[in-house]
Amino acid sequence: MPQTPNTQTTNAPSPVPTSADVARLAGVSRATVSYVLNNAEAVRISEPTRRKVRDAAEELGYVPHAAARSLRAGHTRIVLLPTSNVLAGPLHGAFLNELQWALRRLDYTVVQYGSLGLTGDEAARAWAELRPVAVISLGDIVLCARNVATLKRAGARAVITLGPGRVPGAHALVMDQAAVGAKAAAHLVERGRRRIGVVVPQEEGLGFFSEPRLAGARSVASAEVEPLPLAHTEESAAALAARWPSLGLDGVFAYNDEYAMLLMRALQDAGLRVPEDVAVIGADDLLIGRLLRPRLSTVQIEMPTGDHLAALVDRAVREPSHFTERHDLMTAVAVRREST
Amino acid sequence: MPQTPNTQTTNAPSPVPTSADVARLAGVSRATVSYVLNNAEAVRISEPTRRKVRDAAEELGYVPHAAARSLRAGHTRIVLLPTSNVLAGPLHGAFLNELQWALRRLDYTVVQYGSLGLTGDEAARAWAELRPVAVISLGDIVLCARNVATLKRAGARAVITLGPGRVPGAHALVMDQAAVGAKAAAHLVERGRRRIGVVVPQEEGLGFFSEPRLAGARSVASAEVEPLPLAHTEESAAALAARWPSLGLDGVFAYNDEYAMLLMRALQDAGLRVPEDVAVIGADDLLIGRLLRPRLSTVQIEMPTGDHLAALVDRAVREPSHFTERHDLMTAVAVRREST
DNA sequence: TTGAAAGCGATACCAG
DNA sequence: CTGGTATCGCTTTCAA
Repeated sequence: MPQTPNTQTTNAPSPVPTSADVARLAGVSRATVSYVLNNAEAVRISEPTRRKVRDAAEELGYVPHAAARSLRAGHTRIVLLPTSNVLAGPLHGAFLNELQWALRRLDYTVVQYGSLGLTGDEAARAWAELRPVAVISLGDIVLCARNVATLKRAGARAVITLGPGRVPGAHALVMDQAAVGAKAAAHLVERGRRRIGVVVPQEEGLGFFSEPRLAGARSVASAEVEPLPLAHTEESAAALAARWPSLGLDGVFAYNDEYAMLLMRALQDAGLRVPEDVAVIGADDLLIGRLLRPRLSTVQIEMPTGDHLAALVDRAVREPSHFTERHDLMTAVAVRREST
Repeated sequence: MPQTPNTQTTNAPSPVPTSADVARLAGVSRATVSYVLNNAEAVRISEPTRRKVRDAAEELGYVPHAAARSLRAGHTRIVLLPTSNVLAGPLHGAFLNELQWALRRLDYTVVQYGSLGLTGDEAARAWAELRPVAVISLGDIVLCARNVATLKRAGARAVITLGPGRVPGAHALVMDQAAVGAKAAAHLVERGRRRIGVVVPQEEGLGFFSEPRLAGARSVASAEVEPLPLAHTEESAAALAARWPSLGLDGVFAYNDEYAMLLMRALQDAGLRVPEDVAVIGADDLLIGRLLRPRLSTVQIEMPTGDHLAALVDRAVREPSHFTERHDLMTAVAVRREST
């Protein structure tokens, strides 16, 4: 940055206090400061000295430099959580909060890194620069084996994917979205439907969930499945409803409860009766489903608790080898209400 | 971590390739590697050398170490975005995505840092450790002047708060939630209501939005305002609906459209007519509001675009002094549908 | 009990 | 055009 001719050998006189500043003010060495502030047990520091150091740090408003610390340490405690803020994903905010809490209790630094629109390669590089100790890929980005290798080479002791888990080298926490689609389709079949539409959201970042759900529905024999692209807008839903009669469908799995609500309303406005003319089922068991009339049938997904997942991550970090490759963490069950 | 007796002076032989490894493989010096990989314009490197370096980096899967780089540089390009993943906040996922995109285009590294449950002091310290160049506090954490000072001392060139903007030292982007409440209450008054309930969500992390909204409603003369605590559950809504008659209210501002949907359903189930017996208005103009029957009146909030906000952040970083203290970024307008 | 010093990885000066 | 080297802030071994 050739903005100001820098007369000094170093950068602009950094006003940010370092441990050296604390040491100077306290009249001790930097080593002592480090010992005191990190409560080092290996070394015994006299109480007066501790006080002096603490007071000095307080007075200067000293905050340690995470980058310098982890550079020296050779590793970080960063758990990278790449997430797009897509609405209507099956990862509820509450779950993410829980997970963050649990990880923080285990002394990890949780960093959410927005990666929407990056390719797997770009994302993996960007993540690797931060040298995270673990990466929990929630599925916005599709990783390949090479990406996992990049991350591992950069020091990641655990690369965890939530999904069918086909990525070689990654720890897989199986959250089989296909099962969701399968349960939904099976439920519709059970209710006497055969020609089943499956909503595929057009919004970016949902493909990782919607594709397996569609595939799962397809896997149900005795069901004839028709993919239905749908954007999260009234217009899109109305258009779909308008051509509904020509589709000849008697049931629909609407990806999740939000899209189900949207579609169900459009169908009703188009004069179709739910569930008589068409049965509708959502997924994720959102609160809104129970507020609709007819009440929305849904596929309920049992998520692991944040604590549980955090513990798993911690174990993977400590003992990468002892981590069994696959963990089943999700069960899906269809809940019948009034729309099917 | 006294797990393994370390026989080496350094840590475990780091398998992660450094620029020195690249240099060795390419048969050049580390300086040259740095020049090539950063496309340094100040020096001219021969094409064959560039190729050798690039190939070596590729072969080793070299990824630069962000911590080392920023330590050397004396500053980072990190924009910290502390967010809780609260559902139903007025900051839609789409907005956050937009903002991240825009900031990334400006070459910032956007880091979302979950801070739910931390106090202002704890959060400020934790954030400061990362030495972010800017912090955009979305309101989950209430910062005081001292916290802002901590961040600035740690190198933050811009601390931006979205809200009424009373934090001294911080750049304020005024997103006056009070105006939302005021518009809602005014709308209800206009529709002939006088005794108005205002829903206050009991969920953690929403107080920053709900309190100003309540205060805004209170600011409307000729309206008698009653706060109504409500959790985001059917039970809570049913309980509130059950004691509704005893409250003697003829209108309600339900915090946002989600809570409005919840409450409206409960009121209807309790036999009340909307809007005849009670007028209901939400906020945020979510899609669900238009899918309800009666269609939900709402307060529409005009958000700044992500690009706009990103540009503002960039300017604040480059010229902290030229940044005018307050920017009005939000306008709110009541939209009448059928529920009022 | 405390201090001096090495070194983590990357960059940018200054010599050659 | 390229190589040696000092430096960023912090931790930790070794000596005093």
